[in-house]
Amino acid sequence: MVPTLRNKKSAISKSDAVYRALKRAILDQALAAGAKLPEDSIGERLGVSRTIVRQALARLSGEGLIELRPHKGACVAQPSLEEAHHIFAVRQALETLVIDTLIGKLTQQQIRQLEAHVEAEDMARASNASSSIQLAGEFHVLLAKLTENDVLLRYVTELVSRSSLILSLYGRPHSPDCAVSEHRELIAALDSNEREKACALMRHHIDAITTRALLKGSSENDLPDVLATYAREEGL
Amino acid sequence: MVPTLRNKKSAISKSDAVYRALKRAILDQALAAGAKLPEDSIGERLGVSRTIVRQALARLSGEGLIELRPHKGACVAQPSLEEAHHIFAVRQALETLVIDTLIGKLTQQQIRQLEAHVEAEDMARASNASSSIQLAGEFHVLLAKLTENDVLLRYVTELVSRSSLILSLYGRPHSPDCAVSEHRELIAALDSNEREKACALMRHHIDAITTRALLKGSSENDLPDVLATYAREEGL
DNA sequence: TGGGATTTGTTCGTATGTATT
DNA sequence: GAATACATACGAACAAATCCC
Repeated sequence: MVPTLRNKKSAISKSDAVYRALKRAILDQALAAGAKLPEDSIGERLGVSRTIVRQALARLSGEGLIELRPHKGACVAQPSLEEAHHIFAVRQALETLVIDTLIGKLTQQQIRQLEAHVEAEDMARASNASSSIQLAGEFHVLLAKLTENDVLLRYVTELVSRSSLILSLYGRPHSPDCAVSEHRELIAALDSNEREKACALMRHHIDAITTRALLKGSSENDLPDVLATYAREEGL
Repeated sequence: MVPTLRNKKSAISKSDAVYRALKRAILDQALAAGAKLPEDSIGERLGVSRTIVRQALARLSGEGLIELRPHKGACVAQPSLEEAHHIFAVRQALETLVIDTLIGKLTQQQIRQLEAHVEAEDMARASNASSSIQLAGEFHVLLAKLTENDVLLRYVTELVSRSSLILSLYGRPHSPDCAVSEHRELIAALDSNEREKACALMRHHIDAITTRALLKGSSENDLPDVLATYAREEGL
Protein backbone atom coordinates (compact mmCIF):
# COMPACT_ATOMS: atom_id res chain seq x y z
CA MET A 1 0.00 0.00 0.00
CA VAL A 2 1.20 3.45 -0.88
CA PRO A 3 -0.66 5.97 1.24
CA THR A 4 0.86 8.96 -0.52
CA LEU A 5 -0.67 7.84 -3.76
CA ARG A 6 -4.24 9.01 -4.10
CA ASN A 7 -5.90 6.25 -6.05
CA LYS A 8 -9.27 7.50 -4.97
CA LYS A 9 -10.56 11.00 -5.52
CA SER A 10 -11.95 10.88 -2.01
CA ALA A 11 -8.45 11.60 -0.78
CA ILE A 12 -9.61 15.20 -0.81
CA SER A 13 -12.50 15.83 1.53
CA LYS A 14 -16.04 15.78 0.27
CA SER A 15 -16.89 19.19 1.61
CA ASP A 16 -14.01 20.55 -0.44
CA ALA A 17 -15.50 19.01 -3.56
CA VAL A 18 -18.93 20.42 -2.78
CA TYR A 19 -17.39 23.79 -2.05
CA ARG A 20 -15.64 23.83 -5.40
CA ALA A 21 -18.66 22.56 -7.29
CA LEU A 22 -20.86 25.29 -5.84
CA LYS A 23 -18.23 27.94 -6.33
CA ARG A 24 -17.76 27.07 -9.97
CA ALA A 25 -21.49 26.89 -10.49
CA ILE A 26 -21.83 30.39 -9.08
CA LEU A 27 -18.90 31.85 -11.00
CA ASP A 28 -20.10 30.25 -14.23
CA GLN A 29 -23.42 31.92 -13.56
CA ALA A 30 -25.10 28.55 -13.66
CA LEU A 31 -26.51 29.58 -10.31
CA ALA A 32 -27.84 33.08 -10.76
CA ALA A 33 -27.28 35.78 -8.16
CA GLY A 34 -29.95 35.66 -5.51
CA ALA A 35 -30.79 32.01 -6.17
CA LYS A 36 -31.85 30.06 -3.10
CA LEU A 37 -29.55 27.28 -1.94
CA PRO A 38 -31.48 24.81 0.24
CA GLU A 39 -29.18 22.42 2.05
CA ASP A 40 -31.41 19.44 1.43
CA SER A 41 -31.79 19.69 -2.32
CA ILE A 42 -28.11 20.44 -2.87
CA GLY A 43 -27.08 17.51 -0.74
CA GLU A 44 -29.51 15.24 -2.51
CA ARG A 45 -28.42 16.42 -5.93
CA LEU A 46 -24.74 16.00 -5.09
CA GLY A 47 -25.13 12.78 -3.16
CA VAL A 48 -23.78 14.02 0.16
CA SER A 49 -25.27 14.69 3.54
CA ARG A 50 -26.40 18.07 4.74
CA THR A 51 -23.44 18.34 7.07
CA ILE A 52 -21.10 18.47 4.09
CA VAL A 53 -23.23 21.02 2.29
CA ARG A 54 -23.38 23.11 5.44
CA GLN A 55 -19.60 23.24 5.67
CA ALA A 56 -19.29 24.27 2.06
CA LEU A 57 -21.93 26.95 2.46
CA ALA A 58 -20.26 28.33 5.55
CA ARG A 59 -17.01 28.62 3.67
CA LEU A 60 -18.62 30.30 0.69
CA SER A 61 -20.33 32.70 3.03
CA GLY A 62 -17.00 33.61 4.54
CA GLU A 63 -15.78 34.50 1.07
CA GLY A 64 -18.78 36.63 0.34
CA LEU A 65 -20.07 34.51 -2.51
CA ILE A 66 -23.26 33.55 -0.76
CA GLU A 67 -25.39 35.10 1.92
CA LEU A 68 -26.24 33.05 5.00
CA ARG A 69 -29.24 34.37 6.89
CA PRO A 70 -29.92 32.60 10.20
CA HIS A 71 -32.87 30.24 10.07
CA LYS A 72 -33.66 31.50 6.60
CA GLY A 73 -31.21 29.60 4.47
CA ALA A 74 -28.52 30.50 2.01
CA CYS A 75 -28.68 32.19 -1.35
CA VAL A 76 -26.17 33.38 -3.92
CA ALA A 77 -24.96 36.83 -2.94
CA GLN A 78 -26.34 39.89 -4.69
CA PRO A 79 -23.69 42.52 -4.09
CA SER A 80 -25.06 46.04 -4.09
CA LEU A 81 -23.44 48.72 -6.22
CA GLU A 82 -21.95 50.15 -3.05
CA GLU A 83 -20.44 46.79 -2.17
CA ALA A 84 -19.11 46.54 -5.70
CA HIS A 85 -17.29 49.84 -5.32
CA HIS A 86 -15.84 48.68 -2.02
CA ILE A 87 -14.57 45.49 -3.59
CA PHE A 88 -12.93 47.26 -6.51
CA ALA A 89 -11.36 49.83 -4.20
CA VAL A 90 -9.69 47.07 -2.21
CA ARG A 91 -8.67 45.28 -5.40
CA GLN A 92 -7.05 48.50 -6.53
CA ALA A 93 -4.92 48.63 -3.41
CA LEU A 94 -4.04 44.94 -3.32
CA GLU A 95 -3.25 44.49 -6.99
CA THR A 96 -1.03 47.55 -6.93
CA LEU A 97 0.84 45.77 -4.17
CA VAL A 98 1.04 42.70 -6.39
CA ILE A 99 2.73 44.71 -9.14
CA ASP A 100 4.96 46.45 -6.64
CA THR A 101 6.06 43.09 -5.26
CA LEU A 102 6.60 41.53 -8.65
CA ILE A 103 8.50 44.31 -10.36
CA GLY A 104 12.07 43.36 -11.11
CA LYS A 105 11.67 39.85 -9.77
CA LEU A 106 10.02 37.97 -12.61
CA THR A 107 12.00 35.38 -14.51
CA GLN A 108 11.66 35.09 -18.27
CA GLN A 109 9.90 31.80 -17.73
CA GLN A 110 7.29 33.48 -15.57
CA ILE A 111 6.84 36.21 -18.17
CA ARG A 112 6.25 33.51 -20.75
CA GLN A 113 3.74 31.87 -18.42
CA LEU A 114 1.82 35.12 -18.20
CA GLU A 115 1.95 35.58 -21.97
CA ALA A 116 0.67 32.05 -22.49
CA HIS A 117 -2.25 32.78 -20.24
CA VAL A 118 -3.17 35.94 -22.11
CA GLU A 119 -2.91 33.93 -25.30
CA ALA A 120 -5.51 31.55 -23.91
CA GLU A 121 -7.69 34.52 -22.99
CA ASP A 122 -7.46 35.74 -26.53
CA MET A 123 -8.45 32.36 -27.89
CA ALA A 124 -11.47 32.07 -25.60
CA ARG A 125 -12.59 35.62 -26.29
CA ALA A 126 -14.58 34.80 -29.39
CA SER A 127 -15.79 31.33 -28.52
CA ASN A 128 -16.93 31.12 -24.93
CA ALA A 129 -18.10 34.23 -23.08
CA SER A 130 -18.31 32.57 -19.68
CA SER A 131 -14.87 31.00 -19.78
CA SER A 132 -13.55 34.27 -21.14
CA ILE A 133 -14.62 36.12 -18.00
CA GLN A 134 -13.18 33.27 -15.99
CA LEU A 135 -9.80 33.44 -17.68
CA ALA A 136 -9.61 37.20 -17.37
CA GLY A 137 -10.05 36.81 -13.64
CA GLU A 138 -7.51 34.02 -13.44
CA PHE A 139 -4.88 36.29 -14.95
CA HIS A 140 -5.08 38.45 -11.85
CA VAL A 141 -4.96 35.38 -9.63
CA LEU A 142 -1.91 34.14 -11.51
CA LEU A 143 -0.13 37.45 -10.93
CA ALA A 144 -0.96 37.25 -7.22
CA LYS A 145 0.33 33.67 -7.11
CA LEU A 146 3.68 34.75 -8.51
CA THR A 147 4.23 37.04 -5.51
CA GLU A 148 4.36 33.92 -3.30
CA ASN A 149 2.53 35.94 -0.67
CA ASP A 150 -0.22 33.59 0.50
CA VAL A 151 -2.24 36.25 2.27
CA LEU A 152 -2.22 38.46 -0.78
CA LEU A 153 -3.12 35.52 -2.97
CA ARG A 154 -6.07 34.57 -0.83
CA TYR A 155 -7.54 38.05 -0.77
CA VAL A 156 -7.04 38.66 -4.47
CA THR A 157 -8.59 35.30 -5.30
CA GLU A 158 -11.58 36.11 -3.15
CA LEU A 159 -12.05 39.55 -4.63
CA VAL A 160 -11.69 38.31 -8.19
CA SER A 161 -14.42 35.75 -7.52
CA ARG A 162 -16.71 38.39 -6.14
CA SER A 163 -15.90 40.62 -9.09
CA SER A 164 -17.10 37.90 -11.43
CA LEU A 165 -20.37 37.86 -9.55
CA ILE A 166 -20.62 41.62 -9.85
CA LEU A 167 -19.93 41.52 -13.57
CA SER A 168 -22.70 38.98 -14.01
CA LEU A 169 -25.07 41.30 -12.16
CA TYR A 170 -24.18 44.69 -13.50
CA GLY A 171 -21.69 44.17 -16.29
CA ARG A 172 -22.20 44.54 -20.00
CA PRO A 173 -22.75 41.35 -21.98
CA HIS A 174 -19.40 41.53 -23.82
CA SER A 175 -17.29 43.17 -21.21
CA PRO A 176 -13.94 41.35 -21.19
CA ASP A 177 -13.15 42.38 -24.76
CA CYS A 178 -10.53 44.98 -24.13
CA ALA A 179 -9.07 43.28 -21.05
CA VAL A 180 -6.67 41.25 -23.16
CA SER A 181 -4.75 44.21 -24.54
CA GLU A 182 -4.57 45.76 -21.09
CA HIS A 183 -3.14 42.53 -19.75
CA ARG A 184 -0.52 42.53 -22.51
CA GLU A 185 0.58 46.09 -21.74
CA LEU A 186 0.89 45.14 -18.09
CA ILE A 187 3.14 42.20 -18.89
CA ALA A 188 5.29 44.39 -21.10
CA ALA A 189 5.75 46.93 -18.32
CA LEU A 190 6.61 44.15 -15.88
CA ASP A 191 9.10 42.69 -18.31
CA SER A 192 10.92 46.00 -18.74
CA ASN A 193 10.92 46.75 -15.01
CA GLU A 194 8.95 49.98 -15.30
CA ARG A 195 7.54 50.16 -11.80
CA GLU A 196 5.56 53.39 -12.05
CA LYS A 197 4.18 52.53 -15.44
CA ALA A 198 3.14 49.04 -14.35
CA CYS A 199 1.41 50.34 -11.24
CA ALA A 200 -0.35 53.02 -13.25
CA LEU A 201 -1.44 50.45 -15.79
CA MET A 202 -2.87 48.24 -13.09
CA ARG A 203 -4.69 51.18 -11.55
CA HIS A 204 -6.21 52.11 -14.90
CA HIS A 205 -7.03 48.50 -15.61
CA ILE A 206 -8.99 48.11 -12.39
CA ASP A 207 -10.62 51.46 -13.06
CA ALA A 208 -11.64 50.17 -16.47
CA ILE A 209 -13.07 46.98 -14.99
CA THR A 210 -14.96 49.03 -12.44
CA THR A 211 -16.39 51.24 -15.15
CA ARG A 212 -17.45 48.23 -17.18
CA ALA A 213 -19.51 47.14 -14.20
CA LEU A 214 -22.33 49.41 -15.26
CA LEU A 215 -24.96 48.14 -17.64
CA LYS A 216 -27.10 45.21 -16.73
CA GLY A 217 -27.56 41.95 -18.59
CA SER A 218 -29.19 39.16 -16.63
CA SER A 219 -30.10 35.59 -17.43
CA GLU A 220 -32.14 32.98 -15.61
CA ASN A 221 -31.64 29.25 -15.26
CA ASP A 222 -33.26 26.57 -13.20
CA LEU A 223 -31.09 25.73 -10.26
CA PRO A 224 -30.84 22.07 -9.46
CA ASP A 225 -30.28 20.53 -12.88
CA VAL A 226 -27.19 22.52 -13.69
CA LEU A 227 -25.42 21.14 -10.63
CA ALA A 228 -25.10 17.73 -12.23
CA THR A 229 -22.26 18.91 -14.47
CA TYR A 230 -20.20 20.30 -11.62
CA ALA A 231 -20.88 17.30 -9.44
CA ARG A 232 -19.44 14.96 -12.02
CA GLU A 233 -16.29 17.00 -12.51
CA GLU A 234 -15.60 17.18 -8.79
CA GLY A 235 -16.03 13.45 -8.42
CA LEU A 236 -19.37 13.46 -6.62
CA MET B 1 -44.06 39.53 22.26
CA VAL B 2 -41.38 41.65 20.78
CA PRO B 3 -39.26 39.44 18.52
CA THR B 4 -36.80 42.20 17.68
CA LEU B 5 -35.79 42.41 21.31
CA ARG B 6 -33.11 39.91 22.21
CA ASN B 7 -33.77 39.10 25.84
CA LYS B 8 -31.63 36.01 25.67
CA LYS B 9 -28.01 35.85 24.61
CA SER B 10 -28.80 32.66 22.76
CA ALA B 11 -30.34 34.84 20.08
CA ILE B 12 -26.90 34.61 18.53
CA SER B 13 -25.90 31.14 17.47
CA LYS B 14 -23.80 28.90 19.62
CA SER B 15 -21.04 28.42 17.10
CA ASP B 16 -20.70 32.19 16.96
CA ALA B 17 -20.21 32.26 20.70
CA VAL B 18 -17.62 29.48 20.59
CA TYR B 19 -15.87 31.22 17.72
CA ARG B 20 -15.62 34.44 19.67
CA ALA B 21 -14.56 32.72 22.87
CA LEU B 22 -11.74 30.89 21.10
CA LYS B 23 -10.70 33.98 19.16
CA ARG B 24 -10.46 36.09 22.29
CA ALA B 25 -8.63 33.34 24.11
CA ILE B 26 -6.07 33.22 21.31
CA LEU B 27 -5.68 36.98 20.99
CA ASP B 28 -5.34 37.37 24.75
CA GLN B 29 -2.60 34.78 24.53
CA ALA B 30 -4.47 32.62 26.96
CA LEU B 31 -4.07 29.94 24.33
CA ALA B 32 -0.43 30.04 23.31
CA ALA B 33 0.64 29.80 19.70
CA GLY B 34 0.97 26.17 18.67
CA ALA B 35 -1.37 24.92 21.39
CA LYS B 36 -3.41 21.89 20.39
CA LEU B 37 -7.16 22.36 20.10
CA PRO B 38 -8.94 19.00 20.33
CA GLU B 39 -12.60 19.24 19.41
CA ASP B 40 -13.66 16.98 22.24
CA SER B 41 -12.06 18.76 25.15
CA ILE B 42 -13.06 22.20 23.91
CA GLY B 43 -16.64 21.09 23.40
CA GLU B 44 -16.74 19.49 26.80
CA ARG B 45 -15.19 22.51 28.48
CA LEU B 46 -17.61 24.89 26.78
CA GLY B 47 -20.66 22.68 27.06
CA VAL B 48 -21.33 22.28 23.36
CA SER B 49 -21.06 19.40 20.94
CA ARG B 50 -18.13 18.74 18.64
CA THR B 51 -20.09 19.95 15.63
CA ILE B 52 -20.28 23.46 17.03
CA VAL B 53 -16.61 23.46 17.85
CA ARG B 54 -15.88 22.18 14.35
CA GLN B 55 -17.70 25.10 12.78
CA ALA B 56 -15.87 27.58 14.95
CA LEU B 57 -12.52 25.97 14.18
CA ALA B 58 -13.23 26.01 10.46
CA ARG B 59 -13.98 29.71 10.62
CA LEU B 60 -10.87 30.47 12.63
CA SER B 61 -8.85 28.45 10.17
CA GLY B 62 -10.22 30.54 7.33
CA GLU B 63 -9.00 33.64 9.14
CA GLY B 64 -5.56 32.19 9.66
CA LEU B 65 -5.72 32.16 13.43
CA ILE B 66 -5.50 28.40 13.70
CA GLU B 67 -4.07 25.67 11.57
CA LEU B 68 -6.33 22.82 10.55
CA ARG B 69 -4.40 19.80 9.38
CA PRO B 70 -6.61 17.03 8.02
CA HIS B 71 -6.84 14.06 10.36
CA LYS B 72 -4.26 15.64 12.61
CA GLY B 73 -6.29 18.13 14.54
CA ALA B 74 -6.27 21.86 15.03
CA CYS B 75 -3.78 24.05 16.80
CA VAL B 76 -3.22 27.74 17.28
CA ALA B 77 -1.34 29.07 14.27
CA GLN B 78 2.38 29.69 14.48
CA PRO B 79 3.01 32.16 11.68
CA SER B 80 6.52 31.95 10.26
CA LEU B 81 8.61 35.06 9.89
CA GLU B 82 7.94 34.93 6.18
CA GLU B 83 4.20 34.80 6.78
CA ALA B 84 4.58 37.69 9.17
CA HIS B 85 6.22 39.79 6.49
CA HIS B 86 3.45 38.90 4.06
CA ILE B 87 0.80 39.94 6.55
CA PHE B 88 2.44 43.27 7.27
CA ALA B 89 2.95 43.95 3.58
CA VAL B 90 -0.76 43.54 2.95
CA ARG B 91 -1.60 45.60 6.02
CA GLN B 92 0.61 48.32 4.61
CA ALA B 93 -1.39 48.41 1.39
CA LEU B 94 -4.82 48.14 2.99
CA GLU B 95 -4.29 50.61 5.79
CA THR B 96 -2.93 53.13 3.35
CA LEU B 97 -6.21 52.73 1.53
CA VAL B 98 -8.02 53.29 4.82
CA ILE B 99 -6.27 56.62 5.29
CA ASP B 100 -6.80 57.54 1.66
CA THR B 101 -10.52 56.84 2.02
CA LEU B 102 -10.87 58.68 5.28
CA ILE B 103 -8.94 61.85 4.45
CA GLY B 104 -11.18 64.88 4.31
CA LYS B 105 -14.28 62.94 5.32
CA LEU B 106 -14.02 62.65 9.07
CA THR B 107 -16.39 64.63 11.24
CA GLN B 108 -15.18 66.29 14.40
CA GLN B 109 -17.18 63.75 16.35
CA GLN B 110 -15.30 60.92 14.69
CA ILE B 111 -12.00 62.62 15.39
CA ARG B 112 -13.00 62.85 19.03
CA GLN B 113 -13.92 59.17 18.96
CA LEU B 114 -10.44 58.33 17.74
CA GLU B 115 -8.85 60.56 20.33
CA ALA B 116 -10.90 58.92 23.07
CA HIS B 117 -9.67 55.54 21.94
CA VAL B 118 -6.03 56.61 22.03
CA GLU B 119 -6.69 58.02 25.47
CA ALA B 120 -7.83 54.57 26.55
CA GLU B 121 -4.71 53.08 25.01
CA ASP B 122 -2.60 55.49 27.01
CA MET B 123 -4.39 54.56 30.21
CA ALA B 124 -3.94 50.83 29.63
CA ARG B 125 -0.30 51.19 28.66
CA ALA B 126 1.07 51.06 32.17
CA SER B 127 -1.44 48.74 33.77
CA ASN B 128 -2.29 45.85 31.50
CA ALA B 129 0.10 44.67 28.81
CA SER B 130 -2.31 42.26 27.15
CA SER B 131 -5.19 44.71 26.89
CA SER B 132 -2.72 47.31 25.73
CA ILE B 133 -1.81 45.23 22.68
CA GLN B 134 -5.49 44.58 22.16
CA LEU B 135 -6.39 48.27 22.22
CA ALA B 136 -3.56 49.21 19.89
CA GLY B 137 -4.95 46.75 17.37
CA GLU B 138 -8.49 47.99 17.84
CA PHE B 139 -7.39 51.48 16.88
CA HIS B 140 -6.62 50.21 13.40
CA VAL B 141 -9.91 48.34 13.28
CA LEU B 142 -11.73 51.49 14.35
CA LEU B 143 -10.13 53.44 11.52
CA ALA B 144 -11.17 50.75 9.05
CA LYS B 145 -14.70 50.82 10.45
CA LEU B 146 -14.98 54.54 9.80
CA THR B 147 -14.42 53.96 6.08
CA GLU B 148 -17.77 52.10 5.99
CA ASN B 149 -16.14 49.71 3.51
CA ASP B 150 -17.11 46.28 4.83
CA VAL B 151 -14.61 44.38 2.72
CA LEU B 152 -11.79 46.59 3.87
CA LEU B 153 -12.97 46.30 7.45
CA ARG B 154 -13.04 42.53 7.31
CA TYR B 155 -9.54 42.19 5.92
CA VAL B 156 -8.03 44.74 8.28
CA THR B 157 -9.72 43.09 11.24
CA GLU B 158 -8.36 39.73 10.18
CA LEU B 159 -4.85 41.01 9.65
CA VAL B 160 -4.80 42.90 12.92
CA SER B 161 -5.79 39.71 14.70
CA ARG B 162 -3.01 37.78 13.04
CA SER B 163 -0.60 40.58 13.84
CA SER B 164 -1.43 40.20 17.52
CA LEU B 165 -0.52 36.55 17.22
CA ILE B 166 2.75 37.46 15.55
CA LEU B 167 3.60 40.00 18.23
CA SER B 168 3.02 37.37 20.89
CA LEU B 169 5.40 35.05 19.07
CA TYR B 170 8.19 37.34 17.98
CA GLY B 171 7.52 40.72 19.51
CA ARG B 172 9.31 42.38 22.34
CA PRO B 173 7.74 42.22 25.79
CA HIS B 174 6.89 45.93 25.94
CA SER B 175 6.30 46.65 22.32
CA PRO B 176 3.23 48.88 22.16
CA ASP B 177 4.92 51.67 24.10
CA CYS B 178 5.51 54.09 21.31
CA ALA B 179 2.40 53.19 19.33
CA VAL B 180 0.30 55.71 21.22
CA SER B 181 2.22 58.75 20.03
CA GLU B 182 2.20 57.43 16.48
CA HIS B 183 -1.56 57.06 16.66
CA ARG B 184 -1.87 60.63 17.90
CA GLU B 185 0.20 61.98 15.03
CA LEU B 186 -1.96 60.07 12.61
CA ILE B 187 -5.14 61.55 14.03
CA ALA B 188 -3.64 65.02 13.81
CA ALA B 189 -2.79 64.55 10.15
CA LEU B 190 -6.27 63.22 9.45
CA ASP B 191 -7.80 66.16 11.27
CA SER B 192 -5.86 68.69 9.21
CA ASN B 193 -6.55 66.90 5.92
CA GLU B 194 -2.90 66.30 5.10
CA ARG B 195 -3.28 63.33 2.78
CA GLU B 196 0.36 62.69 1.93
CA LYS B 197 1.50 63.17 5.49
CA ALA B 198 -1.18 60.87 6.85
CA CYS B 199 -0.36 58.15 4.35
CA ALA B 200 3.34 58.47 5.09
CA LEU B 201 2.65 58.30 8.80
CA MET B 202 0.64 55.14 8.38
CA ARG B 203 3.37 53.62 6.26
CA HIS B 204 5.98 54.41 8.86
CA HIS B 205 3.71 53.22 11.61
CA ILE B 206 3.24 49.81 10.01
CA ASP B 207 6.96 49.71 9.31
CA ALA B 208 7.56 50.38 12.98
CA ILE B 209 5.18 47.65 14.02
CA THR B 210 6.87 45.27 11.62
CA THR B 211 10.26 46.15 13.03
CA ARG B 212 9.05 45.64 16.57
CA ALA B 213 8.17 42.09 15.60
CA LEU B 214 11.72 40.98 16.20
CA LEU B 215 12.76 39.86 19.63
CA LYS B 216 11.10 36.95 21.27
CA GLY B 217 9.26 36.84 24.56
CA SER B 218 7.14 33.76 25.12
CA SER B 219 4.91 32.58 27.92
CA GLU B 220 3.19 29.30 28.62
CA ASN B 221 -0.21 28.54 30.07
CA ASP B 222 -2.25 25.41 30.47
CA LEU B 223 -4.97 25.31 27.88
CA PRO B 224 -8.30 24.08 29.10
CA ASP B 225 -8.71 25.99 32.36
CA VAL B 226 -8.36 29.42 30.85
CA LEU B 227 -11.32 28.79 28.57
CA ALA B 228 -13.72 29.05 31.48
CA THR B 229 -13.42 32.83 31.59
CA TYR B 230 -14.22 33.28 27.93
CA ALA B 231 -17.02 30.76 28.04
CA ARG B 232 -18.78 32.71 30.76
CA GLU B 233 -18.54 36.03 28.93
CA GLU B 234 -19.92 34.58 25.72
CA GLY B 235 -22.86 33.03 27.53
CA LEU B 236 -21.80 29.41 27.36
C1' DT C 1 -54.70 34.48 13.22
C1' DG C 2 -53.30 29.70 13.48
C1' DG C 3 -51.65 25.28 12.13
C1' DG C 4 -49.06 22.37 9.21
C1' DA C 5 -45.20 21.68 6.20
C1' DT C 6 -40.61 22.80 5.27
C1' DT C 7 -36.02 24.14 6.45
C1' DT C 8 -32.45 25.03 9.47
C1' DG C 9 -29.71 24.22 13.97
C1' DT C 10 -27.91 20.77 16.88
C1' DT C 11 -26.78 16.34 18.88
C1' DC C 12 -25.00 11.82 18.92
C1' DG C 13 -23.45 7.41 16.99
C1' DT C 14 -20.60 5.01 13.61
C1' DA C 15 -16.70 4.70 10.45
C1' DT C 16 -12.22 5.91 8.97
C1' DG C 17 -7.84 7.46 9.23
C1' DT C 18 -3.45 8.67 11.79
C1' DA C 19 0.04 8.33 15.42
C1' DT C 20 2.18 5.48 19.03
C1' DT C 21 3.91 1.60 21.58
C1' DG D 1 5.98 -4.03 11.68
C1' DA D 2 1.39 -4.79 13.69
C1' DA D 3 -2.06 -3.71 16.88
C1' DT D 4 -4.04 -0.50 19.84
C1' DA D 5 -5.69 4.04 21.10
C1' DC D 6 -7.16 8.33 19.85
C1' DA D 7 -9.14 12.04 17.10
C1' DT D 8 -11.46 13.44 13.13
C1' DA D 9 -15.00 12.72 9.12
C1' DC D 10 -19.35 11.71 8.06
C1' DG D 11 -24.23 10.66 8.34
C1' DA D 12 -28.97 10.00 10.33
C1' DA D 13 -32.26 11.51 13.67
C1' DC D 14 -34.09 15.01 16.85
C1' DA D 15 -35.49 19.79 18.05
C1' DA D 16 -36.51 24.51 16.99
C1' DA D 17 -37.64 28.16 14.07
C1' DT D 18 -39.75 30.06 9.87
C1' DC D 19 -42.89 30.35 6.07
C1' DC D 20 -47.12 29.56 3.69
C1' DC D 21 -51.79 28.52 3.27
